[in-house]
Amino acid sequence: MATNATDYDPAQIEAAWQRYWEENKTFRAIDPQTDATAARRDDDRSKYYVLDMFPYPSGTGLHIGHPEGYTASDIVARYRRARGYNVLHPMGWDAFGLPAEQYAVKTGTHPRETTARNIENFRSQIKRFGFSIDWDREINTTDPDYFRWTQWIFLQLFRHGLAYVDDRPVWFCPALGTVLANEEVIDGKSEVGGHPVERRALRQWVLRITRYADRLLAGLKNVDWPESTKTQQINWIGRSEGASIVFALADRDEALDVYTTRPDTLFGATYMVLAPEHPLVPHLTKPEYRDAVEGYVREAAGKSDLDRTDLAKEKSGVFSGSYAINPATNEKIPVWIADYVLMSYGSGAIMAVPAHDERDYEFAIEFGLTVRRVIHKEDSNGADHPLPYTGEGTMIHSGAYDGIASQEGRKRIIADLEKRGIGRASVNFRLRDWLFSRQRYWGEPFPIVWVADTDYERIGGNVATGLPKDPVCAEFNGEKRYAVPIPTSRLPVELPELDRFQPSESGESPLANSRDWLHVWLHSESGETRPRMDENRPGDAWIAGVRETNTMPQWAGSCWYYLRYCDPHNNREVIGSDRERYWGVPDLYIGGAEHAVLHLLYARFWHLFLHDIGVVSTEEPFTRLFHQGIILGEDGEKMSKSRGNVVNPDAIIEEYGADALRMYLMFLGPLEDAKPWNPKGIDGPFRFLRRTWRALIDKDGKPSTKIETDSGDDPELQRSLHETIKKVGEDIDRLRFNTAISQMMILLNQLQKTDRISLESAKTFVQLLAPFAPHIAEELWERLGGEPSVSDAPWPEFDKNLLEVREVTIGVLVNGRPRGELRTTPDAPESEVLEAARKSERVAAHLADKTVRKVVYVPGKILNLVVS
RNA sequence: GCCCGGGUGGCGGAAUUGGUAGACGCAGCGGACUCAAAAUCCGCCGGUCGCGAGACUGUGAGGGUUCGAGUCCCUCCCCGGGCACCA
Repeated sequence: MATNATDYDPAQIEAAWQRYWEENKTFRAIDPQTDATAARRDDDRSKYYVLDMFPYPSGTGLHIGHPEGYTASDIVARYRRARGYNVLHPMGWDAFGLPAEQYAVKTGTHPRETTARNIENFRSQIKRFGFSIDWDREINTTDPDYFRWTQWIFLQLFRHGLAYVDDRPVWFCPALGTVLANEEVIDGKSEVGGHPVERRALRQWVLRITRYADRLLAGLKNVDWPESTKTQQINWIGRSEGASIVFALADRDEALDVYTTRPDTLFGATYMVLAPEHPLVPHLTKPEYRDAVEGYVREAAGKSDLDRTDLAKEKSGVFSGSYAINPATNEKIPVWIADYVLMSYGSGAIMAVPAHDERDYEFAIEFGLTVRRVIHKEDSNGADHPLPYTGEGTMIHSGAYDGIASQEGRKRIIADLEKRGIGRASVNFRLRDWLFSRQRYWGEPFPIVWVADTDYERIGGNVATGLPKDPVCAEFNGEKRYAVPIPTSRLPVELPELDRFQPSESGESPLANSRDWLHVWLHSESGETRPRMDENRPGDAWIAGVRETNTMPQWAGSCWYYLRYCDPHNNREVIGSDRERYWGVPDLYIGGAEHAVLHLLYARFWHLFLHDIGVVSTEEPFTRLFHQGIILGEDGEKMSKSRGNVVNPDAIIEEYGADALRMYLMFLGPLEDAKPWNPKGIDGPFRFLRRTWRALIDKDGKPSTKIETDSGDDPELQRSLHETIKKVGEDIDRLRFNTAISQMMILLNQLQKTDRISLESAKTFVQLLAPFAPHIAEELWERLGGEPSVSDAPWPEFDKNLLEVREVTIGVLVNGRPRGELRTTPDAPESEVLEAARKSERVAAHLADKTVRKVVYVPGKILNLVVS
């Protein structure tokens, strides 16, 4: 409720209104069908769901970049509420993650404690901004009531054959005794301590996102996203069209399958290359080359993908001793092993066409292999284009295909190979399956128990309903084990309590150290588990199992959190279908561009899957996406502790108030741009708010005597007001807050100059300001006689008639140069304007002893006289 | 190397998509108020020339299209982001 401040006092006002909103639950989102109150059940407003990317609650507290996006979404939320929408604007915590775990390793503090403390801090910092968040829907990915459903979704993926296990190389640091993430490894050393690291193959869970590659690509056509983000995803998915071609080996039965985008260059394939991991490498290697090949393969296995793709490195490889037959030329061509070919793309083998591929060319030069030009193209001097030439051209040295354009040749060669049964058109994706496990403590445990094969066969009942068609199995110390799901009714599988959070010596997650938790008896029908360490087999139906020790990556919880806000306390389902149908997906999603690919792609994948199994009714989770740009330090550099250019939001609020900070964050420039923080700049918005106060409130704290109830404004002010109503509304829709604020500043400048303002106009102005600076707006609104909250008052409509311009200033130009202005009507006829222009001395001077050759008149804009 | 963005006053940025470039704000300068300072209010504020009216010039560089280009086309330079042996 209104304070008794006599001058603008943000500290007092903001605290009072934040208390009011909290006590009155002003920003509660109503769930129409399911609310306990009859009146709310019948709420027939349209919904509007505005979502921010939820933060990771770090120990360092809120960064100035966080509230930038949050303020933008809050303005939209408050605006939509005023426009009569039932708005859902929630907040939560993406709280699993490495920092809390690393802190635990160092200090022994449980990550749960650290996380709780950080969330507490983040929440209170965020609350100081006065965002219109429905705090009753707050979620936390580390809450068992939340991750229970993350595990549930994983089990659905598992059951549908979209989760499997594979040995994948990871970074392991023997000195630290731990697995490291890619970004923790710098130049082959651990970032912490600088110890050497090595590649180790560990059992990993992988999700078959590649099965959705086509749909993930197609779906991008239907979303309103920044073009650059769509492009990034398109490139990441990397669809390419080409051909699979079979090359017979020279003296043996086996054949090599290759993928190429340029079947038209088949006649130029003068050698072949296999990835070092290719399964045929051992078979193909002739005895006299064995040592060299094995050495090379071993070396390649020790390198990371990063090492192998390092462009600075020269091409390396070894000859296998074997030959293949080029199906076009019937020539014998050598088969090489080289790590510039990746096992994970296509078939892990290529036909090398050095004349028309830069990588093959470099390799051929390095090892003295044949280079044969098969595509003809002249360069700008009419000479043969230098090799390698990777563009299109005319086929040459290609037998019957000579003279055909390369694009056409591709089709013909594919068709001809297909007739011979040794080739077909094929599509490949750059996208890889998603490595979904981490050797960590602070993540969602996998609800999986590993059992022996004989036990797997005995499984029935409850447990069997969750099994995939093809069993998921892996080897543990040489024994084959099968993955069995914990029944969804027994979720969540919680993390064991630990004293030490160090990873296990084997490079497994710290969970492997928790022996009680790890070894279980599993009831083969009900899926119940009991500790196995100090208990004998409880009965025939019980089988011995070992829990999965990996945990899920941080992406897991953020893949579906936007659904949970719609139904945060549902303990029966991920999301109730009524709620799902009503709220659907966010109408606007705001967050940083750094998540352009991973989070946004993973979430789309899960959403599509949830659609396929009937959990959600839509195919895309984020129909409209917007990235806020980062805020740079005063020096124009990225903010960082080491540069000492970090801006602390708390300190700014202390000095200027949350409203001024919100205004300034939005006034800085276009939301999507990166923009430097100018510490003096906030004075502008702050002064604007104080001037607003003083324009409407007198020194005694009462409404200004300039404000009159019974008289209207002068027409000029009226027009400005309605222009502002129009512009602010449109700009909010377009997320152009900087120009909306400029317009309000222009209006205030006029307001200050007049000596009479109608109460109606004053209140309208306060309403326009409310989404941006809600605290001062509430205060002014109530003092002007409005009923709180201002956010419940319907958004003002502009009057089109008032906007109609009766008189305009047009520019008069001679030969395109401005030579004065003219007041006229927007629809004045050319003759009239021309006559008026000629009368102007200045124009006349420029027309003297010249002939007017042409007159260009754009009504309401310009009059241009072309003379000579 | 490839793919996206983007270069406008001292600074952050406007410019209804081809129609008077520099709105709004910061900083600066001048003035009013004040014993004084702060705060506040008023005015000026791209560059060059001019006492002035005004003239010339100006949106990264160069060329082009147009009556008219910050905006469209071509070439180049610089900055930011993403991808990076994907055959």
